[in-house]
Amino acid sequence: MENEFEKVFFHIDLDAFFASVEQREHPEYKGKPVIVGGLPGDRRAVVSTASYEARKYGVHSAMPLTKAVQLCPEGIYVRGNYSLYSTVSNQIMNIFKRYSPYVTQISIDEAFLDMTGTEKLFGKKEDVARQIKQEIFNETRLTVSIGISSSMYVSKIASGLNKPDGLTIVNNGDEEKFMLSLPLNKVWGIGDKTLAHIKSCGFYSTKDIYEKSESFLTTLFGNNTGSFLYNAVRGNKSMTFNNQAKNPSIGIEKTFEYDLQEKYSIEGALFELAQNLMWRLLNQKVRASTLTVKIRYEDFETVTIQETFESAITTSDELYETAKKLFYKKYKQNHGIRLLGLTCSSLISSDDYFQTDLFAFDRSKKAKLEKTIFEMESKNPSLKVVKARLYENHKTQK
DNA sequence: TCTGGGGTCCTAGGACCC
DNA sequence: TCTGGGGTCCTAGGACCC
Repeated sequence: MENEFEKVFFHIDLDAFFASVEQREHPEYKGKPVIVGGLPGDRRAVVSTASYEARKYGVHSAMPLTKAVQLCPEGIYVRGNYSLYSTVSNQIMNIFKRYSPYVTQISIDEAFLDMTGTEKLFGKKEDVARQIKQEIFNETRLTVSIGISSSMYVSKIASGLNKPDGLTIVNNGDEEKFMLSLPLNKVWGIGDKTLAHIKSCGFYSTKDIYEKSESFLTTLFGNNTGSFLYNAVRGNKSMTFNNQAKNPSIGIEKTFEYDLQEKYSIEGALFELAQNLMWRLLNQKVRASTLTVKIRYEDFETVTIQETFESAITTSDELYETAKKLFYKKYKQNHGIRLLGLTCSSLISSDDYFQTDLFAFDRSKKAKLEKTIFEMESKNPSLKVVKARLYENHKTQK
């Protein structure tokens, strides 16, 4: 007899999402190796998603594109259409909402559905899972993989085991057995570094970890990682996924095809990043009082510098000037720059901001003007020319 | 093979306060 | 002379995930 309070979580993951959307949009790509992330010749691109056909060549996510081209010269390479992926993602998230009021999206291509107590309404777990798959396929021509268990953490791992178009159910009570059957590299949350550390301590399987006490593990790996490992190998039901960040951030970064060497091009890049980032802040109706500047040098050494201000940054000029100031505090001259990034945090909604900051009135007008300009620009891209010319003037004044 | 871009969270050390 | 203990906030760096 089934416990009325048994928790049921579905984790649903789209299969090779970006590549599958490309195959759907271009029927001639069907059955062929499709690689999303860049075109052959892009010097510093990496693979974002490889279709299952491409994976047979050994191509996978995060692989440098140059390597992918070597492994799979006959592949179909595309840079990707991210606004389309985002639209399709929303469409699928809306299908999920027909089945549960508790949908937790954790990235563009995956979500948890809390299906606790829905059996009377929709039927057995397995049947409803198949129905969701069918509905998604009918409406989007895409396939998903589903993992089901009473633990979010276990469901998340289960959905990845029988891809593509998979369905993996771990019955209530079998979570521990399931975790103990997995190799260490399938344990979500153990990356390369932690895996190497774990192995260097003589643990080669989830069972090796399972046999140790929590205090032993925390002594060896620190409080956090130790407790995590202890609970993970037990498929602990209290391990949840939460999509509300404590200090959310919005950032933008760019790796340059060729390292930047000159002040002129560095400042130009910072200017453009500031423009684009402010556009995103305005769009999301937030202001930020913390700014982080990230610099990655030609040798891949990466440094950041961050400052929190008493009042929020309101315009892209302010963002640019602030970014430049932080940048020069850290910058090592005569080192080529491979990447620059700007990240805003300590976000507050712009409504709150303009209500609480007594000095904001004047800047509020400026910010609103800027938002109007951004909106005009996005409707009419040729207006960007004006901004470019503004920047040319800006540079010659220096 | 020479390593994207978007995020989140953790840790360690220093500053500062009582 | 040779240096408390606890709490909190901030910063820089790093691990991890998709």
